[in-house]
Amino acid sequence: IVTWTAIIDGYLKFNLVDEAFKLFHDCIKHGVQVNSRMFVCVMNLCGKRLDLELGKQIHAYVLKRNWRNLIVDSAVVHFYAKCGKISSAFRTFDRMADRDVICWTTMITACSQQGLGHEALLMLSQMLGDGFFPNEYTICGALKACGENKALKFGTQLHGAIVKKICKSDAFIGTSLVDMYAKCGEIVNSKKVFDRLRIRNTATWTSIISGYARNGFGEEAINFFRLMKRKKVHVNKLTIVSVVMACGTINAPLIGREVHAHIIKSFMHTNMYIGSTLVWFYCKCKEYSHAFKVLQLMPLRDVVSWTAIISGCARLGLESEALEFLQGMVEEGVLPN
RNA sequence: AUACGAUAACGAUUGU
Repeated sequence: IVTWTAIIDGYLKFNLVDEAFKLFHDCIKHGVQVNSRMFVCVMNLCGKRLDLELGKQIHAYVLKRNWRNLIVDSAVVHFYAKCGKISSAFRTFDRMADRDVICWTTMITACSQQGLGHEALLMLSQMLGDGFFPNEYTICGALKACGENKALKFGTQLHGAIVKKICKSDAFIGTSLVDMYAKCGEIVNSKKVFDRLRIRNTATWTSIISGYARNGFGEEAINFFRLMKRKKVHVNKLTIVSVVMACGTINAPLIGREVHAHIIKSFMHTNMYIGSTLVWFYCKCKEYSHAFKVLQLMPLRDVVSWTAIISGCARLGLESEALEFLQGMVEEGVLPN
């Protein structure tokens, strides 16, 4: 069982989910007696596959055989949260006999990821009231909640606590702070934090870029993108989306086209988020034919991609095209919202 | 001294 758990967990850590799933089947087929550690792995597996049914079955089995413990329950909470079943996550959490900082953090993070920032911050104060000490994972989740809720006051208090070393300050904490200030509209403070960080990674740079873009400072966003490349920081698809948005907000078709070339060179053009953003960008810059071409070449289109072209056409006065796209969207099986 | 739980950044629409 040790060997099976080790190999399954190893596959999961590398996101080889199907292989891990197959190994779990093999493990059962070999008649190996599973234990609670294996269940934790399998709950993770279900979470990664978003396989609610299998997860529920495993959960029922765990309950029936009384294989529960703090870690198993934590994994179950995390699983439900990952599948978007926040009330099931809460139910499991509420029934836990023991709690620790990790399961509290799991709930706090789950809430902030589902856009329940207020609940996340309530959970944090409950956790503190129960005498648990937050760590950097907890603070990260709380900062995200502050950003979502524009809770600048509390976010600033957390920042103060971080300066006073309430937890270790890693790239996650730094990025969360940069992002929190930016989402609260405090781009100056966001940049101040960014400048003082010792560790910055792709997410940190993307946060400051999207922060500038969101707050209407497209030029600055683009400058940071250039600096990022000069410093040879890895650029990923999230970075690209933010930069293209920056180009759109200030109507910079030439720079956007450069970025588009970069996208194609680095094989990122098949990504749906990037495609949709490019469609929006070209419409914004009144380059309808480019927008259309990007949309046509996208391997997958969802309601957001179609809305980008439809609203773009509407804005450009291309009413009949807008209606044709609506029809094309429905014919492709995408439902309008 | 061998296996298990939690963390950050991205897209459309909401009239100037």
